[in-house]
Amino acid sequence: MTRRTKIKALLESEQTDIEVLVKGWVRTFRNNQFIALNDGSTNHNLQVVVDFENTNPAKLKRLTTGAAISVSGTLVASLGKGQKVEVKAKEIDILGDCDAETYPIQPKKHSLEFLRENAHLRFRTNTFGAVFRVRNTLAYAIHQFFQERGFVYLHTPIITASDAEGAGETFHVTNFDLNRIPKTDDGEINYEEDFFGRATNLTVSGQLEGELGALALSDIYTFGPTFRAENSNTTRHVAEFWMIEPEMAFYDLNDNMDLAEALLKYVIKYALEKNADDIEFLTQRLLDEEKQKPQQARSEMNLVEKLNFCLDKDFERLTYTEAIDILKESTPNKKKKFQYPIEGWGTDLQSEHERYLVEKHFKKPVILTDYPKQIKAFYMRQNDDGKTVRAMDILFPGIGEMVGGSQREERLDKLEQRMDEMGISKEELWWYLDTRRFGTCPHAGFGLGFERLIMFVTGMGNIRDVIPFPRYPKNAEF
RNA sequence: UCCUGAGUAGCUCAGCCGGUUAGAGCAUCUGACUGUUAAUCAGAGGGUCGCUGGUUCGAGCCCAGCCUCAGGAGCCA
Repeated sequence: MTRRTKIKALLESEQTDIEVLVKGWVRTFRNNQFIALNDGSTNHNLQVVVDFENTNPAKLKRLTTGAAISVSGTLVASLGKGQKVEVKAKEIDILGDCDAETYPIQPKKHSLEFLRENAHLRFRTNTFGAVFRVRNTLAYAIHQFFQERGFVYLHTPIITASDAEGAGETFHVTNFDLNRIPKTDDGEINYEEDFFGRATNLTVSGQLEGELGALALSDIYTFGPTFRAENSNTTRHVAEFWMIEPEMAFYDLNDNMDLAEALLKYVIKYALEKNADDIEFLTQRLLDEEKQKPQQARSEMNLVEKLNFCLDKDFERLTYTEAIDILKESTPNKKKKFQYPIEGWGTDLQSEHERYLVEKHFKKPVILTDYPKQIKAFYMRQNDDGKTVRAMDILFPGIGEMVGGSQREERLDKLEQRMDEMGISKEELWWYLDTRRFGTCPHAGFGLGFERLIMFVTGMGNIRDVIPFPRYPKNAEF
């Protein structure tokens, strides 16, 4: 009894003329003779050669696209071109039939929109097979990066009572019978009767809890799901996404930037090595897509080149103020090409401005620092100028903000003053303020959007295509 | 949420100025072929034109509302 071998291993096998057992799903069945078999272990298919003259015709009929089969036979050097090895089948078992009339995935090019509606089956396509293998590699690489550096993987809560950060709309978590919500005498919802005895929601960030860990364990990171109830309908937003949030004691903003840049380069390099085939396929896919576009709309670099370029170059670091100066002097601003002209110092940059800086001016990832305090969160460390905070955003071509972070305000008086100014309750965040009361120290951290990272590495243009089952307004299918 | 565009066969799309029986490629089915590479060749079947209402002798096409999708914007990761 031979053990099952995965297709990836067979295609890399040095040996031939050995007995093998393979299992997988039929991609196509050509010429009544050749099965292209895929089991998800690699982007490449294994060719199985059927002795059709000595096989029951009824069984041949069942070798349809999508059917699950088991094949025992001999791995031999291929007689045909296009593959090194193939399996000469001795016996084929149909494990699961697949009705060709009703199976949605056909051996042809499907639109990403169609496959999104069939997200339960899209793993079976070359594109999504590649995307989700890359996703897996990136997740692993992130853990490896932090583990190599002695970071502690910390699980911050999914259900939380704090939304003090103001990082957007939250999903409420409740046990109430929604048809009979308990009210207080003055008609307000009585959360005291709810499961936790107070209003709770799904986390929008693990940062505040992460800081608590860092101020004892030194270096921690979180890697988990995050939820935002924003009514966002874009290629860069989903309601449920995964975020990596490291938090480091005794780091200043420069250390923070160094770490973020090192992390991004590490995981991109890791994926390029580990998933070379998949990224090569995705590169080709994008090239084919670009052939539809006019010459000038095509990108200068292909996907692999873009990733390597990113590894070779230092990210451009500049302050918000410097960025504003560049934008003010820029051709599109002078020619009034920006929908939002650069008025002056103090307002947040629009997408078009970020795109200009990253895609036109510097043509590489850009780290912007020291933003005006009024457009940033309360916990960011205030600079001596009284106007700016030690924030940093890492902007990527085609993606926008990939990382957002800052050095944290460790001085209790400064922090409390800022909370008062911004109307944030010091009573609710008593535990956060305690870290500043007892052994406070400089520290910093950032949040990395995992899906946005995957978008960059795979070249996929829509965030809904890099998470298995995307959640977005009006959609929670599967 | 706002702006723009789209919704026609299983999929991708064409459908003229409102006019007779709504088309193509791929997929599927039937047959042929048998070292193919999204195989090829011949033939066949397949439609609530997103939904509701309106204008008209007549609506896939015009109008209104709604739904869904895509791209862009805002919010952000």
